[in-house]
Amino acid sequence: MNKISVHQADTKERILDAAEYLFAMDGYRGTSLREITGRATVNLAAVNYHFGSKKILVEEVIKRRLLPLNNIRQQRLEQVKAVAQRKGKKPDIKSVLSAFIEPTLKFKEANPGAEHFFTFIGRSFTDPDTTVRDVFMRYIKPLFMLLHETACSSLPDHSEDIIFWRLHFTLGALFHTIHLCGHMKTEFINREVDMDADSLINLIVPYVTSGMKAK
Amino acid sequence: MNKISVHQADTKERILDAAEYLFAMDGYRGTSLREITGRATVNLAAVNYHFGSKKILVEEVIKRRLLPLNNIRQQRLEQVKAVAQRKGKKPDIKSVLSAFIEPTLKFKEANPGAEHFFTFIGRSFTDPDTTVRDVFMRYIKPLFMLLHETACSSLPDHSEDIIFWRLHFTLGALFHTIHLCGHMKTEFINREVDMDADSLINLIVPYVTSGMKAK
DNA sequence: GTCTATAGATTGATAGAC
DNA sequence: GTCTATCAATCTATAGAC
Repeated sequence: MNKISVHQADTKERILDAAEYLFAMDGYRGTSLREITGRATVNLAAVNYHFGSKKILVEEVIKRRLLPLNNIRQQRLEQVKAVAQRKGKKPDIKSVLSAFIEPTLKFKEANPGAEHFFTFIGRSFTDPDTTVRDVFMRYIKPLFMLLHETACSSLPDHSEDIIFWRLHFTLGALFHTIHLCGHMKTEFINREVDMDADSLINLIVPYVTSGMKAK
Repeated sequence: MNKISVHQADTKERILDAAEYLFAMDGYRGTSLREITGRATVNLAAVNYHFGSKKILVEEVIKRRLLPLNNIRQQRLEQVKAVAQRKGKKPDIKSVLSAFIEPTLKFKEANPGAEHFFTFIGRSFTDPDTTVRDVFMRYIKPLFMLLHETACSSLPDHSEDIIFWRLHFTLGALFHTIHLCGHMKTEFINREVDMDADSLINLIVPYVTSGMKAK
């Protein structure tokens, strides 16, 4: 690796890190290129030189973390399916939900530097900017379909429609929780919201499992 | 009422309606005063004349709908408490959750013109702008505390901490659902998401009731 | 590849005539 | 109360020297 490409990789990485942090804190629209390049200590023109536009930058920020995370969640879901099939049973709904939730909530601890992306995820679904929503949606949709399919085979007594909605309630609870941990420390004081991933998992999994099984 | 104040009320109301719609669609930061006054067919200077600033405008947009809604939810919650006390029983958790959820999901149908505020609510908690988040937080916090207190008396075998978290999972599911109904029509096609309030209530209440009771 | 300088557009807010 | 006109600040993006 020569000197130039080392420098480039370093600059791109620093821009991605700074953008990730600022997008998580202030949102896509609330963050200017000047703030990003200022935080990354690179020149203002560097974003457009290395990425082409702010729009492409945010797509790269999302892709960098979401592709690996989605790979893990997909593997876990397919593993749950395979184990159930080998035993000739239907998959346990708790295992199905855990396969999606655990990697998500552990992602922060597993990836040093990804703390802020975690916060960004929590806002993704409701971001006022269609660019951000569309990119997130594009990457999460195939995974949601796999999750839906697996949950349906796990709960054959419930209709696909009901499972569709209950999975969305589950995603809502999960994303709200993720956002809560990143932003609410000052707003709901007298209450510990800075928990480790395992404690959070132990709180949310029984709730959503019970919700999915209802009736 | 003289002619001037009629005109003023009309102008203010038209600005509030236009701002509510646009904030719901594109977010607070994504909406300019020019778009608002253009949609309201009033002069650009009217916002600053009648409200003073964009910040105060969004606060008024939120207050106009949220104060009446909170009054209803508070009455319903206190009614559930009073009935239980009269019978010497603890309140049923399903009634407690319904007291909060039903007025929220029926608000759209009960208030002509409030459809878009409904969408705005769904984004409130995660809005990247602190102005919006702070205003929402300020108005929802006392109600959340009442909800928490009532839920705790309903579920004496669960710790206050667990109930705190489970109520947040419930709020997450609720807000996500509200947002879904306003924005996802094109993004999750082949699936009906434009439901009436009663159908939605019948979907979400069993889920969150079961989740709250888990273990 | 990195820098300065700036174009070109848009923003929130205001001053002053009517 | 409503209007036009405009200020001052900010933004994304780019052109061109080094």
